[in-house]
Amino acid sequence: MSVYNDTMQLLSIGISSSTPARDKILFTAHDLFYQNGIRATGIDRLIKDAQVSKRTFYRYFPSKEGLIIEYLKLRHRNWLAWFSARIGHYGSTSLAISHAINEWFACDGFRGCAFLNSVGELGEEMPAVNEITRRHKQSVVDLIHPIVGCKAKANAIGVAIDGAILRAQFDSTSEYAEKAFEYLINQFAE
Amino acid sequence: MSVYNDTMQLLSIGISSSTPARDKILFTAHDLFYQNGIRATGIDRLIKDAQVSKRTFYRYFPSKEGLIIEYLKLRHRNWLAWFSARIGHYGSTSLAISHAINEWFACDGFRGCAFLNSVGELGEEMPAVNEITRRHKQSVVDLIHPIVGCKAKANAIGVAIDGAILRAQFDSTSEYAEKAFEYLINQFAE
DNA sequence: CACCAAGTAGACAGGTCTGTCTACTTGGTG
DNA sequence: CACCAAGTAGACAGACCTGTCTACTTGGTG
Repeated sequence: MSVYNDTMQLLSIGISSSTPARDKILFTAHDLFYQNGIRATGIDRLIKDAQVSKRTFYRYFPSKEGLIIEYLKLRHRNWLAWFSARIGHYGSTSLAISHAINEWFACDGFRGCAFLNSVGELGEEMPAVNEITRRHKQSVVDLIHPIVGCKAKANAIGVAIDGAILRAQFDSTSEYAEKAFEYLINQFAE
Repeated sequence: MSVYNDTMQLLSIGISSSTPARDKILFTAHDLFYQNGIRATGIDRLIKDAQVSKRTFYRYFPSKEGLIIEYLKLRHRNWLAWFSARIGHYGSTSLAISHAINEWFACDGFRGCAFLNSVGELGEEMPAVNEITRRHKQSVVDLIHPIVGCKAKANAIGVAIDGAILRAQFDSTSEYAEKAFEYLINQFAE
């Protein structure tokens, strides 16, 4: 079973009784944390969905905080691999970036950026979350840098992407976010 | 006592024993919700800081959820008045928008956008939060529309502002966010 | 003075949370 | 068969959460 799939589906689709316990926990945590929020997801709910006992959970993870870190690391690898693949699919141009994020916004279960959400929830009491988020966003900028050519431009587009993600998240439709981002991208493609 | 002040200080500076109980609660809630997060702020902590009894709290607010709504409404009036005043102060140009948000980022206690943070924390279980956020962001776009001249441009800059806010929030410094946003704004000021 | 609205303190119910622990089961291997 | 690692179920502690309630105080007004 691959860590992600092309349609950015939820990960736990594919969990079975033969899946190693640690993976069952981590994949289930990914879905619940992303979908319902980290604070809103209790350990009891998590182990019930993952079909493991509480004992097993604490065998593989030192605490909920430890699980959160592993969740974000998984999400990082997962999302970046998907995003990179989709940009390549659309031709690795400025417009390809726009197409890739639009495709993401339209995915079932889209609920914004896992990292930005976790910053809002935990940034104050878990500085590691901010640090991981910085590294994740730097990876995004590194990915689009060779496409847009210039570092300052890549930084600016990185910021614009985050704005568009948030907009798509609190709007009921992604239309507004898509148009605004396309307008922004076109400004740079002179 | 005005609802906001020019340096966007925390509101409860100014609370005294003569402040009406409802205001003490609301202003204290504003500070705690914004600074520590909504979920992380319990009623017990709130009433202790506001120096009111639990009975008094429930006399003025039907529930914590009711208080959250009032908090966001206060924040909306408060922040928009401040932002509008600062843009005017800087000359009501595209660059003035940039100066105003930079000033905000540098304020003591800056912890991102109250609305975007609440969307991440509560958007799923309190749809009213998303609705209030949409209205708030629309007001921002309405404010900058006459400055930048064109609706599509105002929408795009609105999205970029949100991206910059998030960036300034999870970075330890606002430098990156400021530069990226200035770069974006300059693209539009041909 | 008598009254009442609005405040105080804080116990309590009923629920949730994380994390620890005991006791049992099960499947694979020497 | 004996053993052990890894799993299960779930009780429990201790803390925290929201919201209700009783009992008391205090300041202003008819």
